[in-house]
Amino acid sequence: MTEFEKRYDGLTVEKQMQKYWEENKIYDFVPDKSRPLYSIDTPPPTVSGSLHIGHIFSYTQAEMIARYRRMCGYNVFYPFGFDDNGLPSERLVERETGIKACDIPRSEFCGKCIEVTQRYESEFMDLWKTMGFSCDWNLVYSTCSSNTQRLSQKSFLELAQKGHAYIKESPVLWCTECQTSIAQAELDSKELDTHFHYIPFTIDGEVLEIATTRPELLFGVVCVFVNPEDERYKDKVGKMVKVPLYDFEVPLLTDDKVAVDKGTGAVMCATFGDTTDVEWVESHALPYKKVVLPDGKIAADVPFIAGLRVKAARKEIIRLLEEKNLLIKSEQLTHIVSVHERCGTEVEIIPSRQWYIDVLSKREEMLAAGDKINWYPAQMKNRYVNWVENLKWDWCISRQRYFGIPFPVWYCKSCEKPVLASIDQLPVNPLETPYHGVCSCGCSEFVPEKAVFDTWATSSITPQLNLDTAENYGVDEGFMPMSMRTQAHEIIRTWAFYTIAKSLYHTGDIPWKDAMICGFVLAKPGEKISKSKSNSKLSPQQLIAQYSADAIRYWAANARLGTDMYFDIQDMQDSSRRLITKLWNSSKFVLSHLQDFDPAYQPAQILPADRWIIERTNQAILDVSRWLDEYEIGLARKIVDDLFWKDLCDNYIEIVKDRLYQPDIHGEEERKSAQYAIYYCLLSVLKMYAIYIPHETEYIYLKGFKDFVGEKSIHLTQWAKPMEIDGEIIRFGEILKDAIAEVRKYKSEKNLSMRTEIDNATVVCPENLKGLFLASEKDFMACSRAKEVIYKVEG
RNA sequence: GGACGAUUAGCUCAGUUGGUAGAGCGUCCGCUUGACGUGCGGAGGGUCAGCGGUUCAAGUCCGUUAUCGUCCACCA
Repeated sequence: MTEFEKRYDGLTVEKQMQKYWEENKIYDFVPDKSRPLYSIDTPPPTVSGSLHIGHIFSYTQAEMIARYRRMCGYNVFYPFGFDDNGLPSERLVERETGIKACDIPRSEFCGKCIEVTQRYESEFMDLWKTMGFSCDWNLVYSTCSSNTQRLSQKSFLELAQKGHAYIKESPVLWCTECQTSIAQAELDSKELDTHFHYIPFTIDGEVLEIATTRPELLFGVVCVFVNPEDERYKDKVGKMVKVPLYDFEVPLLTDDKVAVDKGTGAVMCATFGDTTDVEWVESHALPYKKVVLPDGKIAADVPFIAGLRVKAARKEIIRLLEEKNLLIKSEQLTHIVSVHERCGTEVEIIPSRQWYIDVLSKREEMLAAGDKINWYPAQMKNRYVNWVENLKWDWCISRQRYFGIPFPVWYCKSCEKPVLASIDQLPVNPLETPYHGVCSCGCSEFVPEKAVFDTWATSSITPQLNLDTAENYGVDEGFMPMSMRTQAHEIIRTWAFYTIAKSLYHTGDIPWKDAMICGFVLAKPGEKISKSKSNSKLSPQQLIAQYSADAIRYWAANARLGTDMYFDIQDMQDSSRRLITKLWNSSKFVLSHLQDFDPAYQPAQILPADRWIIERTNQAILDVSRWLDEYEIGLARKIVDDLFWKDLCDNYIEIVKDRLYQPDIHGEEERKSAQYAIYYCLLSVLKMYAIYIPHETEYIYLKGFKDFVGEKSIHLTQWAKPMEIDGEIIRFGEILKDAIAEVRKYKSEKNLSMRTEIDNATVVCPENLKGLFLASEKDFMACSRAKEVIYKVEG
C-alpha cells in the first residue's frame, strides 16, 4: 500500500484518474461475444447553448447505470453524440454572431454554424470528461456528419418508398418568426392577456354579435358557425351572414363543436385562426382565404391592413371598427395560446407544401409498442400514451431553414411531381447535385427541394446511428432492440415518441427494451434552470472546479428516478464532502491493517462479528443490485450509505478495532478473521460506490487493493454475486448493536468518555444466538470496555 | 377539462410483498475514543394532509376531499 495523504484532494486526484483511464483505455468498447451486450441510447445533447446543472444531473444518473452494468459483466456499448443541426443550433449561431440566417448566403451561414457548434461540442466533451463519464469517446457521433446525413436521408427514403412519408399541400403549424413549418411537438403554451371583441355581423337585416380574439382575420372569414341545438339561431341556419367592414357574405352553418355559452354562441370561422378552423374547413369543405403570409405580414390583397404584421393589423382593424361604430364591446380575456417552443412566437396556421410522416394511422401500433417497452418509472408510460392518443397532426418533418440535413428530393419543373434520390448516392444535397432523368410527364428539368429535415427526424434514428457504429466493430446480430434509452421526461413526446415511430417503420419492433426516464433539476418550484435565466450562473465547469466531480455526482445520485429536484449548493456540498472524507478516512484505517494481509489465506474460523458484517455487505449488494436493475440509483445509494456509515464504520470497525491492534490479546487467527472481513467489506463498499464516485474509489483501489485483486481498475472488477443471506447472523448483529448502543447510552447519560471502563455490560439475546455471543465475548468487552458480560436469555 | 405524481420530525426527503414510525441537516447535551472533531455518542422533535372503508393489524391497500407540482387539452 502506498501512503495515504492526510487529506483527500479530490480536484487533483480526479485529473490523475481521468488521465489513468484514458491511457489505459478502461472504457473502450471491445467486441466480446462471451459477454452479453448492454447498449445505451444516450441523448445527443442539442447544441443550442451551454450545458447547465440539469444536464449534469440526468446524464450522470444514466452514466452510473453504465458503470453498474459494466461491473455486472456486461459488455457495455455506450456511445455519445451531439445533436448539432437544425433550428436550435441555428438560433444559437444567430445569438452568438448577431447575424440572422436569412441575411447572408446560405452556405456562409452554414459555415458559421459548423464553426460555432464545433466549439460548443468540444466544450461539452470536456465537461463530460471532467465529470468522469465512462463513455468510449471513439464512438462519438454528430447528427450533422456526412455519415449521419446518409443514414438520415436513407431513413427518409425508406419511409417515402413505403408510403409512410408523403408530401402534401395542407394547412400547417407555422412560426412566422423562424419562418418555417413546425410540428405539434414543438408547441409550448403561453398564457396571454388579450381581448374578446364583440363585432356586429348582420343576418336578415338583424345584428348577429360575434366575439373574436382575432379581428384581423375578418377578411378570411369563410362562414359562421353556431351549435345546432342553439335555439337562438335555429331559424337563421343556412342563411347568409354579412361580414362587417368588408361587407361580403358567408353562410351560417352548424357544428357540434361550438359552445353555446362561450361568447355569443356564434363563431366566425376564418382560415386559419386555430386548429378548429382547420377541422371545419376540411369537414365542411370550406374555401380558403389567405390573410396571413409566411413572414407574419398580412397579404397584399387584404384591404385596410395589407403589409402590416399581425399585431399591428389587429390594432388597425380595431381602430377602424371603432371609427365606424362597429365594435360593440371588448372584454379583457386571459387565454392560453400555442407558441413555438424555440422562440415563443404565437404560431399561425398557413397552408403550404410540406413533407409528413404518417403517425395518425399508426396509433394502435405505437400504443402497443409503448406497452412492450419497460418504462422506469412505470408511470412515465402514461405521458407517452397520453401524447399518442391526442395526436392531431401527422409529423411534419420539413423545415424551411438552412442548417440541416437536406431532403434528397427534386421536383419536376412542369408537373411538380417529386423524385427521390437513390440510396447509393447518399448523402446528397439537391441544391448542389442536379437530378438527371426524365419525369413521367416527359419533362427533364427539375428543381431541388430547399427545405431541411426537422432535427427530430434525424435524432429519432439514434438507435440506427448506434447500430451503424456497432457494425463497424463487427457487432450487429441482436443489437436491436437496444438495451435501454435514457432521457428526461420532458422529451417523451418528441424524442421517445419519434424514435419509437421510426423504429416501428424501420424494424417493425421497439427501439429499446427499457426506457429510463430521469427527472429535472429545478432552481425552485416551477422554475426550470436555463441558460437564459440568471439562476444558472453557476456553470457546471465552475461547480466542478470548486467542489469536484465526485461531489456533484454523489449529489446527483440522490434522486428518485423521474422525480424533479431542486438544486441546493449547500446541501450538495455538505453531504458530498462528508461522504468523501469518511470514505477516505475509513479506507486509510482499513488498509493500514491490511499491510500483512494475504487474500489467498482462508482463516480456519470466521468470528461471528465478522460473519455478520460480511453477511450485511452481501445483503446490501443484493438490495443495491435490485434497485439498480430498476434504474433507481438514489435508493441504491441509500443502501450503500447505510451499510457503510452505520454498520461498517460506526459499529463493525469499532468492534474489531481492538482485535486488529492487539493480536497478542485476541489471537493471531482472530486478527486474520477480521482482516478477511474488512478487506471483503470495504472492497465491496468501494465497488458499489465506484459507480457514484468513480475517482476517489479508483484512487483508493489503486493505492490499496489493486495488488490484492489484480485488475488495473476498480471499474473493471466485478460485483460479488452473493447467494442467500443467513438471517440468523444478521439477527445476531442487530442484537449486538443493541447491546453496544445500551452501553453507549449509559456512558453518554453519565457524560463519560466511550473509553471509560465499566464493571459489566448486559446482552439480551435469544437462546439460539447465545453461542454466537459467547464466541464474540472478547469483541464485545473490548468495544464496551466492560470487565464482565452478563447474558440474559429472552425469546 | 383529462392524466400522472406529491403531501411523513423545524428543513430536505427515505420508508416496494400491510406487522412496534426512519436518515441527513438544524436544535440541545456530552465525548480530545491509537481512521476521521469535515468526527463520535446521546437527547428532543411526528394523531405519516383531512374524512370514510377493507383488515386481527394501514404511512403502506381501496374510495373521497383539499393543497401543491408536472404533462396534455382548452385558443372561436
